[in-house]
Amino acid sequence: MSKVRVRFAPSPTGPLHIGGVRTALFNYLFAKKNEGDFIVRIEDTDQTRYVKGAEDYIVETLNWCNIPFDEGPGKPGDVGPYRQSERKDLYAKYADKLLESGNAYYAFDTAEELTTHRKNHEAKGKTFIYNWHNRLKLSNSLALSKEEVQKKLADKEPYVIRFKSPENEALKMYDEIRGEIDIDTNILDDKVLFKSDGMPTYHLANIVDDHLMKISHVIRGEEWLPSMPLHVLLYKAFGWETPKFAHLPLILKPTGKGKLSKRDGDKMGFPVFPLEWKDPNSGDIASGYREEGYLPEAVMNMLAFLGWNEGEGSEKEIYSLDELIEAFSLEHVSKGGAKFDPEKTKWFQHHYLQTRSDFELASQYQLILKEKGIEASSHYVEEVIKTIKERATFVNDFWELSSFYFVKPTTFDEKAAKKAWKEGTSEIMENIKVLLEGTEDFSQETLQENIKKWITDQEIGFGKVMQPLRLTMVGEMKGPDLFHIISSIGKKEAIKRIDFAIETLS
RNA sequence: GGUCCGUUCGUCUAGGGGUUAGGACGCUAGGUUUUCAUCCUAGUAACAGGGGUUCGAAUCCCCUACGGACUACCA
Repeated sequence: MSKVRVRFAPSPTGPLHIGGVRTALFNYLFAKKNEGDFIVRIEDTDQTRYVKGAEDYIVETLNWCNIPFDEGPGKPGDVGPYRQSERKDLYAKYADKLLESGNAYYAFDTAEELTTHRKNHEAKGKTFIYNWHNRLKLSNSLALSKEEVQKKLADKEPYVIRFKSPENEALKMYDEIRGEIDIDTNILDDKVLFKSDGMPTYHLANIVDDHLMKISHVIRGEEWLPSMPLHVLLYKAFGWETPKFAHLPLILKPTGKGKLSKRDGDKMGFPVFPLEWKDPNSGDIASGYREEGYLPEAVMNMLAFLGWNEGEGSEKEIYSLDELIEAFSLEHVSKGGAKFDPEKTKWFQHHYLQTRSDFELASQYQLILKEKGIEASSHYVEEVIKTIKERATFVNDFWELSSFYFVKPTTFDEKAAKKAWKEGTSEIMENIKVLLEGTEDFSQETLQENIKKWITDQEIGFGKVMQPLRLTMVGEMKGPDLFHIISSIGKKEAIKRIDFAIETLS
């Protein structure tokens, strides 16, 4: 069997969205599982839709995701270049071949004429299809005499080249995910292969490049399923071996109907893009997973499960990229569209954050602290991280979870204060203050021992002391072990906080 | 409208003729934590509907419904 070679072929018309990233992921996984090559090809045949920065964005995304490509822009291989705009000159030759073999023809219909036809049909409730049933009545080299065609070409009249879809053929195709797909070729239209601007359309360029680049498997989104017959027919017309096809299920919006679109994300409160994207024209900024603080492992793991599962009764859900490669197969890709669930993504993220070292997380937290004008030793920050890490989903949660390790509360939660701060609380806090002042060893253990002993000796309820004390130190009823907090901030700071609380709440 | 694809808990899914239809997220409850969160345990909840085939269908076939994609000189 020939070598497995797959490609990810995005169009640089904007940022890649999460569905595109999944397509890239599945291609990558399939390639690596089968010891094959993963190729990136930029499909920029439509110069009018080209968006500056989009190609860099694609490459940067793949880098961030940790799914490197073997060949592609900036990574030359034997079958480059990998940008269709740079392969421009090569396609005309193949269009000519089709013309010669009678599988394609010149068409001179103007865009206006076609629009008119479409409108007329629509008015009658019909759809205009350019194919066998009307091609002889339109302006093309099939309908016109040889002389007329020659004259038009000599006069440099603009033309396109259309594929001549075969008539009355029952086309049998096979999709690796969906199985047999049968189609009647009579319903096909004669798609444009070569545009009047001298560029090929997606269909031609795609087939030519996949063949020239020796692609063995075409793994792409389900939105391409309707053009699979055309593509298969094209391979046949060229007499080339047809690669295997696999059409991935769509990714749907979390709520409501339809496929996930670029607009949904910020509207619904979660990113749809891997990286933040600033629109070069409007200046609008769309949020990205990276900037929101997601780890690439979390995003990849989440994406892998959108339409795939190891199967065979496996209940495993946490997979590293290497494990994904090992377990991946096209047979276990599901057929139905998958609604995207932001909550589950957070769950993955929470998991992967825990796998990061305290040291690494502490150094990231330092950046946030610095912004707030707080200086703390790396040892201290690491200690804090250790106690709050498991409660956090993002590095950005750290401050909310641990600000009281660095600054004293400026306000007190009203509800909590009402509940915890009663008559006589001030006196109790005064006593605790004295106790702290007299404590030499300010370790968590000693603190706990001393305070508990004092409470027991005084024969007051624990809640009567511990609750206001927490309020004093934290400002709300939350946070890790109170003795750890007091021990960490130190005697001086603890006493200051007690004074402040008594002053404010009494 | 036409063509094609799809449909198991709210969501992601396992399961491919005989299962108490399994797991995960979410949600709810309990436990731990004298707080909150994490964590642990338990619970909640599904085969779109109708016909076949079969001793027996979630599983195979057909129809219906619903959903989606496509229907450009865009990819």
